[in-house]
Amino acid sequence: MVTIKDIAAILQVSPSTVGRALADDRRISAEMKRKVNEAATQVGYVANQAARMMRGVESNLVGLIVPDIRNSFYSTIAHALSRCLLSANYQLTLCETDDDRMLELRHIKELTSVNVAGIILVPSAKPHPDSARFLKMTPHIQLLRKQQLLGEQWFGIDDRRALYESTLHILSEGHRRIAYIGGTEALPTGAARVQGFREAVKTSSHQVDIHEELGAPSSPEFGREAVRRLLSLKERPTALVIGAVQNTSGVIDEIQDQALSVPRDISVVGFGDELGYRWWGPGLTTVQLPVSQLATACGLWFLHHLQNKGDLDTPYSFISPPQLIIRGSTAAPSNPR
Amino acid sequence: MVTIKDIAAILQVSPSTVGRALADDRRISAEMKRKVNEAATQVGYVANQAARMMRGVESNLVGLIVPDIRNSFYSTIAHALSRCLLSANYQLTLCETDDDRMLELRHIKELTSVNVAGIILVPSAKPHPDSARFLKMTPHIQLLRKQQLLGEQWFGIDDRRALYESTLHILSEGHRRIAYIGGTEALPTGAARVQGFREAVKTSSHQVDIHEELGAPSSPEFGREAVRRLLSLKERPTALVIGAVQNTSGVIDEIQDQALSVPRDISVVGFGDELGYRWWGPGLTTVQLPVSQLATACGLWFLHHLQNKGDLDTPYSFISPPQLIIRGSTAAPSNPR
DNA sequence: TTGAAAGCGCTAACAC
DNA sequence: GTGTTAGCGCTTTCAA
Repeated sequence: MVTIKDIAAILQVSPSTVGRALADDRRISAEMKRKVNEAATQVGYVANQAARMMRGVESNLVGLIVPDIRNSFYSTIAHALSRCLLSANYQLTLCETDDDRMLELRHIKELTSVNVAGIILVPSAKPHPDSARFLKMTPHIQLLRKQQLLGEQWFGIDDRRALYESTLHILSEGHRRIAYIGGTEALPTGAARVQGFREAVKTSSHQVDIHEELGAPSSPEFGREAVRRLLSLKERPTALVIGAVQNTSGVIDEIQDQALSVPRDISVVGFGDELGYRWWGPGLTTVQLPVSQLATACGLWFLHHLQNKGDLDTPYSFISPPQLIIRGSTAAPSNPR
Repeated sequence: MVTIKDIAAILQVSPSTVGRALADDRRISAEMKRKVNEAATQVGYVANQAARMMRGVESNLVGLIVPDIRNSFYSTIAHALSRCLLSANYQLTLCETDDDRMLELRHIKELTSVNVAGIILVPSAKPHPDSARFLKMTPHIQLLRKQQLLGEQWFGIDDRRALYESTLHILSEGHRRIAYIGGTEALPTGAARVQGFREAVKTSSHQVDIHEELGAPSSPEFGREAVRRLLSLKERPTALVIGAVQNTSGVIDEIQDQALSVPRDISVVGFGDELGYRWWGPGLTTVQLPVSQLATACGLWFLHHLQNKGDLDTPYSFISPPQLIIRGSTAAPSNPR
């Protein structure tokens, strides 16, 4: 490993001169800076961050904790954040929790241990109390999901409104037997979404039959099973409203496998917007969430506070509105009551 | 920040005793260890990795460099690797290059600077010579793409064979006017894939018309344009063979927009296997690449070498075979010559 | 079984 | 404008 001492030895100057030259200190002559920089690139010098940090210089690592990076929500977030952080010379450290609170705690400890400048996290369903304790030691902000326990700052999406709007759309098409397939109410997002669904239904002046399939954890498999259960009812729902990304692919696969015609036999509103939704049958009507914008906004805000030592404790929520994308999978029911 | 000194002060022992107790040194009495551990959790002590590293202890960070995490190839890789590394207590640091060699170099320097234990990378098209120089200082291994310049160890996929097989499939269906839409030959993967395409064509005993659309960089937009160009030919190809993931969605979107009937008007073989490919029209026939397995194998191998100080210099290639998934988008041409 | 002390590479306060 | 020196938190000799 090449250190500033080595460079100092080569140029016959003191280590501090080299250090200052590399830090572009204004007390160092241009000539010396030139020589030092030349020698540094010559021998392939790379500053030792560990040593810097021991001197109190802040780390340029930011931890990102998400459930599963393969989920396009989270890879979009990771991408947007890494772009955003890069511009300020920060690196992203990726941690996956698989929605496991112990794993989450382990990652938080680990990140604290490497002195990350901050942590951006999508918290798990029921975080460990110790996670909150360790997070107190590090600037952090929550994304998408919000757990009171972990802090007061949050960038999220209006989940209630997302489902409110997709349900309203279905109602406006004339459906009166509607099923909701979503995640558990234990997750704040899950709770907000069913709530949105229920509220929308309440606004209807007609009598509306509803079925709720709330699964934990959300998964394609749960989506499939929910569809099977719903189709076996005497009175089948004429429309399906989905309230979790992970459920969506299972639901639409099952509908395809059962050879139902969409939207004739059944209308479907998806959640999230994966690449392939537009290819499915007549195109899946869905609520699109502005995840990329959200992550960028979050990254900028976070950076701003890291750099200005601003406090990330005062409660603040940034709520971003969803957008309904209407494709071919929703229409009026073929035989309304 | 809580240090071992603080714990030492609380327990009225020396810092070294605390350090040893935490390291589970066998010379420390069980009683003392118990007290130290209790005090440590009590006050929320977290070891300072920076300080450890200064003493020569290896970092537990592994750098992952990929072009774009939103690409499902790379998010799959990131997921598989992070699982794999987690079991050995390593963390993943994510870097996106956007296929930009300067960005790649910057990331490599940065990673060297934080003393990562190693680097796993999907190299860019034409890496900067300095990247090679800095990589020499750190254990590293290449994934998917292989650049001689950057090192000798590589875990990849048999790209030549992937295209060889998809082309063979198309030929066996009876097509004689075939177009290839893929990436530039400047990338090793791109080159191998066209080569596979050409070799397959050569095996045919019939006369086969081919068109090659090689784009750089690959993108949905390029895919769309390529399709438009191909469809405007007097003699339209009856089959399309795709040789790049990024092109695939553009190609199939354009075919859908042009309202072509697949496979009647044209047959299509895709590349990679995104979630939505099975929803597109009659289902997209495609070559599936075992990316997850590949990444896991790579992670295991890498860990093994990190932990055993094994050398990662001796040339070694691990090549994984692709698999053709036949769905509905390929059939015999409706009006063969 | 425990303590004292050196030193990793760097920065910054203090000299000159 | 440049050199000297102390010290960040930890591990690891060497001493006791």
